[in-house]
Amino acid sequence: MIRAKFATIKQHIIERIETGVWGEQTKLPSENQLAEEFDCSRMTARRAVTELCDAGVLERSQGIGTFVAGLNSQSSVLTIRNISDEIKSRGHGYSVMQLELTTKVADREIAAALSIGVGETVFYSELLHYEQDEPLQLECRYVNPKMVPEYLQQDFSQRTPHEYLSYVAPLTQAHHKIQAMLPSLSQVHQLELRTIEACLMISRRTWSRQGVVSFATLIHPGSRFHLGGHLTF
Amino acid sequence: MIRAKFATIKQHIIERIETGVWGEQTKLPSENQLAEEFDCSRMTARRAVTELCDAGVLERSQGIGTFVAGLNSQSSVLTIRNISDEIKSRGHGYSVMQLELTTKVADREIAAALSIGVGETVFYSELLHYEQDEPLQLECRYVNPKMVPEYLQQDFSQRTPHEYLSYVAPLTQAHHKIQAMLPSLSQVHQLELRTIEACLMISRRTWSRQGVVSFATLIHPGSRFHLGGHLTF
DNA sequence: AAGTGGTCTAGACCACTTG
DNA sequence: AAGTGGTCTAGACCACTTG
Repeated sequence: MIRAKFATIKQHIIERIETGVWGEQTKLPSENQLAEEFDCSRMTARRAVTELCDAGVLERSQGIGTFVAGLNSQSSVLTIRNISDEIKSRGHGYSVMQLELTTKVADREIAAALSIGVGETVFYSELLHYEQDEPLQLECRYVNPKMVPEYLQQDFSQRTPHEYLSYVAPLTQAHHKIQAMLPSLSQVHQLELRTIEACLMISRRTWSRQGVVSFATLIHPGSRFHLGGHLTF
Repeated sequence: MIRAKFATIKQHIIERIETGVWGEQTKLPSENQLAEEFDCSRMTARRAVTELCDAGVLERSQGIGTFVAGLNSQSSVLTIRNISDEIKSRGHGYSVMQLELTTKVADREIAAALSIGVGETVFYSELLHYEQDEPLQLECRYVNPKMVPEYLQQDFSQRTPHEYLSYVAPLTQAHHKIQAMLPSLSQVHQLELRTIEACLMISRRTWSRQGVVSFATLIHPGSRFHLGGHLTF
């Protein structure tokens, strides 16, 4: 699959920001200059810039220019925290049980989530994270093997998938979906729920510079878990 | 100020969805047909469609077509949005029913949430917000009467409590707690749930410069509502 | 083969900001 | 006046889905 031109340009811009070539508030070249540099039409350069503006990476002002956005823009509510760090920071015991670590064939849904083709092979891990010997999170994760070829060789009792993935493929973007759901019977069993209870599910797609790295579903018993956030205006 | 063409086309599409001309999953005219109908280039029609896809109003599939998205709602975690604006921005019908509007005596929990004394009088409103004639949010709100003495005189069919409070006591801070819970029997009835289902509950304390303004509990059926968020690093 | 959306071009004119 | 982003055109070729 050939990467679209506008995606390549986005990637180059992100790279320059990540490596510090362009710091916060740096003024970007104009759209005409970007078009010339990347040998494309202005409309294509503009699309790359527009999407990075939508993502909060850049900011535009008519008649003035385009700038690298500040880093402390929004992310206060849902920072991606490592589950083991979070549990440990509460002064509680953390442990993990590996339920599965294998390959799977991507169905339509998984293929769409990982931006790959239906029928391609993906890596899959299923882990149960414990706080003080009670299950807190059931993590079902699909990983793009092109991005992370060594995934199946990892020892997730030493570091969580999130920790490992952050190391080998630094995050550039993440998309969350937060829902309430009733667990299936097998999930009730895995999470050791005494009675049926509502669960909080977070679905998360994460990107590194090269594309979608992973798609994870995190299920938490409603009685043991909540999300908190503080906003200031 | 003259409205841009693509914005006009967006407005027309939303109108047709709001008036029910195009129901859920209705297939839209192709981009070429839209361009002809609105007498513009395909790129301009496409821009209108793209932005409505980004907003979750439409869904596209290459080779197949563009469709009106389902009711399953998306809401942003990162910003406090007005529920009525959010529903309207999806091109859906909004309405509200007032269940209660009265004074209450603060018990221990409410007093703590509003930073007032136990036994003091507070204002209380209970509203049900509808999206397309289905309940989407049950809003139970306690208000500090010192901050907002006119609260009980408001007509919440005209503007939501959030809208009114933002107007009279501009927000400076907000704290959220997001949980999954099972609804009580009366909540099942109020939310018109056919079967028991998990609900997403957001508890929110809001501050203006003078102190705590309000404490609200927002309950949403899990099948009709989720939160979404996008982070960039 | 025909129709759909996905990407891209090489222009154009406009609104806005600054020198 | 010159440079910036904002909107728009009238095409083109592509990838994907369906008959």
